[in-house]
Amino acid sequence: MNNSRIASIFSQIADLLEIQDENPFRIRSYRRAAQAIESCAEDLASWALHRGDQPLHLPGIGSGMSQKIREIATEGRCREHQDLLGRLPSGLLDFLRVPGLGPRKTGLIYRELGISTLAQLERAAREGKLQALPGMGAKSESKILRGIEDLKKVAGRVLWIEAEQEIQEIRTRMTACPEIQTLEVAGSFRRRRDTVGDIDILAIGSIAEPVMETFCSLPAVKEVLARGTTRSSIRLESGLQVDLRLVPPESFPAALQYFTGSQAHNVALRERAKRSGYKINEYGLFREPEDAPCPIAGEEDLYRICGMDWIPPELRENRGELEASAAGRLPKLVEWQDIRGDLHNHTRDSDGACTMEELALWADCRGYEYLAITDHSKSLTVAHGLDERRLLRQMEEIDRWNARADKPFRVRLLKGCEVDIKADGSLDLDPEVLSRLDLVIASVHSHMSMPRDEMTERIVRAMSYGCVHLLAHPTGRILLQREPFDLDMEKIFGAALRWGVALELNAFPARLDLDDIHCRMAKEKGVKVAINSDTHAAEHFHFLRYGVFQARRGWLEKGDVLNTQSLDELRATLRQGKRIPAGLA
DNA sequence: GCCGTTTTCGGCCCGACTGTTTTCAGTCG
Repeated sequence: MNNSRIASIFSQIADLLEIQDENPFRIRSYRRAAQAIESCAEDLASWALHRGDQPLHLPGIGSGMSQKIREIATEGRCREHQDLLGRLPSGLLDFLRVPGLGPRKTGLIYRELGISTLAQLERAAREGKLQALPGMGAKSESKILRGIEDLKKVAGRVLWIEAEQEIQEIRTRMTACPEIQTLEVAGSFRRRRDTVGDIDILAIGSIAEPVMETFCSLPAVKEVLARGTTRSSIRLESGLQVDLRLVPPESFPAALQYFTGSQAHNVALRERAKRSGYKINEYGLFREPEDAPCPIAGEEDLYRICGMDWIPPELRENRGELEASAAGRLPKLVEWQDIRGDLHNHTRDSDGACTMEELALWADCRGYEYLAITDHSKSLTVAHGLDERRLLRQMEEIDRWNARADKPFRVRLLKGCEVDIKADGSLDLDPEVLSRLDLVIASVHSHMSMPRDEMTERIVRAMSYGCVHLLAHPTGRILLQREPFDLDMEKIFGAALRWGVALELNAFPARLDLDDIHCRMAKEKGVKVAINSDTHAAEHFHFLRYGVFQARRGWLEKGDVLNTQSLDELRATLRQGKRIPAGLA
């Protein structure tokens, strides 16, 4: 039972209570709790099992919520949730995913028509039964029908990189509109979340009509969802929703802050502002009670007046950044320029598309000091993985390149390998051969649905081999496709610390594994993180940028990231980590 | 249900747009 699963139960309780028209503040408590649990760096299942009698110092989690977390962690369920599910069909939760359909109307439809599945809802809408209900008309009904259609097609969120592609197109066309002075993308995209649910665009413009007209008639528009003078919403052919807000110049800083979110961050910020006698909304900062506007030139002013330093968007998740900022203790986040080399790359020898020389030339273009060649090992036959003999030959080739005075590149090549962790936790290649490498990456590519204890034990065992330096894509997740392994991350971090193993933040846009929460956990435990592109083709090199975004979301600073080290420092770190414990060599 | 430089009781962020409404509720972000 990982934190996300526990959080989703709390969210469901909130949804179910809301459908029942319960006390809105009680509902908000559950939502806050879900958010706190989702963002929590501690594995709550472990807490419940081992230290459940100690209080959880999480904002919004009191004794009642703690009790429920314990219940869920130990029994896999909690009574409150079960009781609610006993009273209401779980299918009603799907209704909330239909745009335009919220908890009140869901409750109304259920009570009046006895409907509780999307299929029944669709039928009722087609038969015109919904518009008979109070507050619902023909328009609501057809909107619900369209919403159900979209739900069937649209998965919902998209990868950050996919949103970026849509945004480039939109930006080009919108900035061609002469009435627009400034255009900025806010929302989860600006916060660099790994996936994006919709795109929020903010513009300064003189006259609304032509701006909204340009926006609502973009070539990629499938449907205009709303059109006003300050806000319009469209759905693109791809299914992605895009919102545009038009604001006057003087409101831009406040609007940028407001629409960047996250919602939890904003709520907490506004509560703070209120305590200091201010009101914040998307139009600006106002001194209470007379509602006098305070001029602000940028987001910095907004935060400063509330007694804080400017908070980088990546941190705005209400995970302690407001407190850290107020105390002047925000981290100095790692930047792309801090990266000195890439430690995970594949050549044609396994499943890469480039030769070693081509990779090296690309690494030079990026100004890297070092580049590790880390092809797959033999059991990954689909990737034409290397056995000991081929690996030794590749090592000789790297030595020859590094020794050549007339080589066409400057970057230092490191001898490495991405060795498979077999089902029993042993390594796919002879540890003796591996120990001759500069860098050994271990990773799981098979038997991915093991039970939690078994998978944890397997990976811990692999890390305990003295020759392993780095655990690649530790949780195995593929965003929007494959769930992470069921792992006890506390134990993984413990083993990493004990055996001197760094954890990878794999920067492939669909992986971004470790995620932000786990990056922060690594930092707190003192485990180094390596941000790697996992390059299989030249165009993958720049993926490292997405890894840096994620690292920043995980509060990582330069010193927390292994490959910000110079070559000499890196070599020392890799050697230092490898004090092979007696009896295991 | 949580929480406390106003509080252990009484608060709990704020505004735009839509649709079905003659003044507002619901939804959304």
